Amino acid sequence: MSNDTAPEPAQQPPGTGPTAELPAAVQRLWGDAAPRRRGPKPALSAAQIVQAAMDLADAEGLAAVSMARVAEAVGYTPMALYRHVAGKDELLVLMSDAVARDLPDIPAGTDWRAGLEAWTRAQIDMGLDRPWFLDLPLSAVLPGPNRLRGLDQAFGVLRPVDLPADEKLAIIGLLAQHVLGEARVHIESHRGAVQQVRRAAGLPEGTPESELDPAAIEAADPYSDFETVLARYAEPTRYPHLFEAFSTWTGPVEVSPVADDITFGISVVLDGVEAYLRRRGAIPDDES
Amino acid sequence: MSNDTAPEPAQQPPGTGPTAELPAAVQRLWGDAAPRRRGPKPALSAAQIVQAAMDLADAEGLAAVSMARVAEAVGYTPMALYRHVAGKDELLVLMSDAVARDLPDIPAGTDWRAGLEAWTRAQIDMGLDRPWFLDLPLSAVLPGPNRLRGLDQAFGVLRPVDLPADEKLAIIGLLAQHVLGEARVHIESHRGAVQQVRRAAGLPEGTPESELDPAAIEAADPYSDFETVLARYAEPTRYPHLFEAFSTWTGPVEVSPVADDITFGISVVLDGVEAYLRRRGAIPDDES
DNA sequence: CAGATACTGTTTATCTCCTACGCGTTTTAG
DNA sequence: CTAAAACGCGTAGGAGATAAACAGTATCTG
Repeated sequence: MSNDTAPEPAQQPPGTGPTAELPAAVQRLWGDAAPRRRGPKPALSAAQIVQAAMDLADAEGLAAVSMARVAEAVGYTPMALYRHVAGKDELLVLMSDAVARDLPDIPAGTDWRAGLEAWTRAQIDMGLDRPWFLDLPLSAVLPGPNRLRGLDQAFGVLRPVDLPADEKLAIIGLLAQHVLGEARVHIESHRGAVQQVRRAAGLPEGTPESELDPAAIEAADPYSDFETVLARYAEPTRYPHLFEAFSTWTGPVEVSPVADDITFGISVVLDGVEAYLRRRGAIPDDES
Repeated sequence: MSNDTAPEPAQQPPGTGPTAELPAAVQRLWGDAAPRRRGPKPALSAAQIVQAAMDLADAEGLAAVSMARVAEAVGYTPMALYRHVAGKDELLVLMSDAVARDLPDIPAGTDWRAGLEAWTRAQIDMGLDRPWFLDLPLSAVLPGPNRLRGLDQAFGVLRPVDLPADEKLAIIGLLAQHVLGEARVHIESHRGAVQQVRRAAGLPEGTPESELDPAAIEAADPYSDFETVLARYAEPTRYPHLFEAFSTWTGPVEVSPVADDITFGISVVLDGVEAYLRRRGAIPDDES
């Protein structure tokens, strides 16, 4: 790796050994860049671009985030963005880390289980606040400064638990994964409900959610398609257990031990974690 | 396939009864179509198109599935596909259901826990066999005949468990969600490893995995980027717990209670489910 | 201080997608 | 036999990402 023809932002500080190993996006994430020397002062900045992209995504969804529209939003030509961001993929990576900027703190000294629950909820809320985050490919989620804060919090919560780091990491990884999936499913179901209301109201596909009746969305039956399919197409002989189970089904029960999917999921997973911790002797046996 | 050639879009005149409620893609999924009447015999069929699309995705990933390339694969022009499939979105829906075609059966009479574990593994393997499935948007996963089979299996496993259908559904939903996320994470990590090996071997970005050394991929450290970031960028004051936890970290432990992420995840979640079932009195207390 | 140089945003152009629309052809119901 | 319906295709438009070459500007070097 010598300084040959590299018209690219391959900003290698002198004598760069290990820097090259990391994906460029991660370096950008940590603001690792050569100090500027010559040339006009940049009028545009990566931060500005990321902000505009996030505003766009908040307002119109991830699909609305195109280089052209982001450029328009910041008032430059599309190609100007490429001076500050390697490409669209990198922009998505930056957005993905920025989402985790405003994670709420978890009070020190919180009990491990309450702490993990708070952490879990915070992560889910993050996703529900910014649904477009859930549409990002997993490859866009890299260890940036903000995401690492989330990880640090989790380790903070598990501090009193007596377990080696790799086991804690496995637990946190499981929770992180769970949280992402739960939020994805929840949002998808929400989108389905919105669609349903739109169809019922005879409104066109693109109608923004803001013009719909929130109560109607809330009331939409998430199992409607499922039930219709079961009734209209599915043959009992091919799906015997399904029919047996639903022979008495009357829609989701109002007063159910399963409060809502998110709460249910968290409690089940944390029960599993608790069982693991007990088995490993990582927490006192008498804990409630 | 008791159904004869089922080609056309459901030609529902405006005042249609219940059929109109369902998304068109679901109807296509179940082969609900008007019987053919006049016109040339179709040379092409939806099944053919879906098969070609799946072969393409298997070989080159979801990104390679474009209408043009699928058309090329079946030997027709791009626009010919639109006679059999409403658009690309619908094609993805059809693919998503087709993936679940070859689910292995779960022997009747299997213990609930062993059964759920088998079910869970089968679902994960499905994803790992066809990673492109994990790249599909959730909106492409609709209740088709094959997917419903998976659901039926799950209810079959839970048959001996004494619980109302809605609670069973919550459990299955949780597992389904977990399974999807686990497979996604696993594949993403695999892709990262492949990338790492490619970079190490100095091969270009597009090099297919088949040309790489499987052993090297297996040996790649999934935490490499993470460790590098921690060492190079992260300040201990900002991530105190992380640094504390990893002060003694020496990479993932070989012999760990955490066998591998997938096994660990399944066992923790099933422990949680077991706790729930116990609490609800749905299984005998003495069960191991 | 005068290039030389590196860096900025822009212009232009290419390549790839998805798909609306309309044509000619083939089949079969009436 | 005839006309409606269904099939596959050609054209073309719009949107998207981004490579390449360009012109202006700030800074460094001699």
